[in-house]
Amino acid sequence: MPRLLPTIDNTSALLQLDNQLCFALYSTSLAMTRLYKPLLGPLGVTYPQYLALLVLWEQDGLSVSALGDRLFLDSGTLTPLLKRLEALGLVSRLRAVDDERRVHITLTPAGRALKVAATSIPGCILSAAQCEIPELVSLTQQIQSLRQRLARR
Amino acid sequence: MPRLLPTIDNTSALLQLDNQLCFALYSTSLAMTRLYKPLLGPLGVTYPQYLALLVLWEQDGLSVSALGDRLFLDSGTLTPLLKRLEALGLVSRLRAVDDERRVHITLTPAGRALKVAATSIPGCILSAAQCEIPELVSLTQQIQSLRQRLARR
DNA sequence: GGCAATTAAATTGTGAACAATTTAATTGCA
DNA sequence: TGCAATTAAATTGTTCACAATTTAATTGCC
Repeated sequence: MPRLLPTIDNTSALLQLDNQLCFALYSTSLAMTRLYKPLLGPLGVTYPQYLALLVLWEQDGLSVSALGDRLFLDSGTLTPLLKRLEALGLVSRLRAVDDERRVHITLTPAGRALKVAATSIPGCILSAAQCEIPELVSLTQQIQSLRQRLARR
Repeated sequence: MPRLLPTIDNTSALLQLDNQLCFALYSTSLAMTRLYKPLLGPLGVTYPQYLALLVLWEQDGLSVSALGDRLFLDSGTLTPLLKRLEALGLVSRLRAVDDERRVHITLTPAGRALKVAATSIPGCILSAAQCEIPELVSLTQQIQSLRQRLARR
C-alpha cells in the first residue's frame, strides 16, 4: 500500500483567500473607496469621478482617450462618468474642431474651484490609514510596479 | 512687498494622481481582474464569483453574512452574485432550519469539482505578475495590514 | 480623388458594489 | 406571554467596469 501524501494537500495554500495578492488588492481598494465616500460626499462627486478630476486638475482639456490612458479606463466607462460630471457643471465636453472624433474635457470654473475644497482630503486619508509617509511612498511604488508588470493595453 | 511662495504650490504633489496610494490600489486591482478574466472564462465564472468559491472551497455551508465577513461584502452584493452561482449549478442556497433568517450556501458536486480546474490559476497569475514568492508574500501582507487599518464594519 | 482600413467616442447589455429600505424571523425583557 | 428591538437577507436605485458593437471621422494608399 503506497504511503499517503500529507493530509494537507498542496493545493489548499495556493487557493486560500488570505494568500491571494489579488484579494488583498481588491478588498483594500474597496475599503479605500468606502473611506473616501464621506469625504467626497460634501463635494458631490463619487470616487471614480474624483480620480478623473485629479487628472484634469493636473492637465486640463484632455481628450477622453488621453484621460483613459491616465486612468487605465476606456470610453465605455468614461463617457457616462464624464456626462455626469458635465451634468454637475464641473466639466464641459466639446468636440475638437481639428478632429471631430475627439472630445475634449475641460474644467468649468466650478470644477477648478473644487480643487481647493479637495486639498484637505489627502491628509484625512493619510491619518485614517495610520501610515507613515515613507511606508506610504514605498507601498505605492511597489503596487505601481506590479501594475506595470500586469498591464497590457 | 512679501516674498512670493514658490510657483509650484504645495498642494499639487498631494493631489497628483501618481502619488495616490488609493489609485495605485484601484488601478492595480482592476488590472488584476483583467488578468483573471481569460483564466476564469473557461470555468464560466467572474472574478468576484471566483472569490466566493475560494471561501467555500475552504469552508462549505457558510451563511451569506459569514461569507460577507470573509469577503468584506454585504448581502446587497452577495445575494445576486450567489443567485448567479446557483443558476450555474455551482452552489445551493438553503434557509437554515434552526434560524430561518439565515441562508446557507453549499457547494454542489459541480462546484466542488471546479476547484480542481482552478488549481492551475495561481501559477498563471504568479508568472504573469513576474513576481518572486518573497515579494508576493511581503506585498500581500503589507496590503492586508493597510486594509486592517482602514476597515471599520 | 476615391475608398478601404483605422481611429475615437458612444452605445448596449451584464455583473458587480453599495446606500437605503423592506421583509421576515428571532431575541430580550417588562 | 406579549411586543418592541434586533438581526439576516433580499430588494431598489445609482454608479461604475467592461466586452462587444455601432457610428462617425480621419488616414493611407492606389
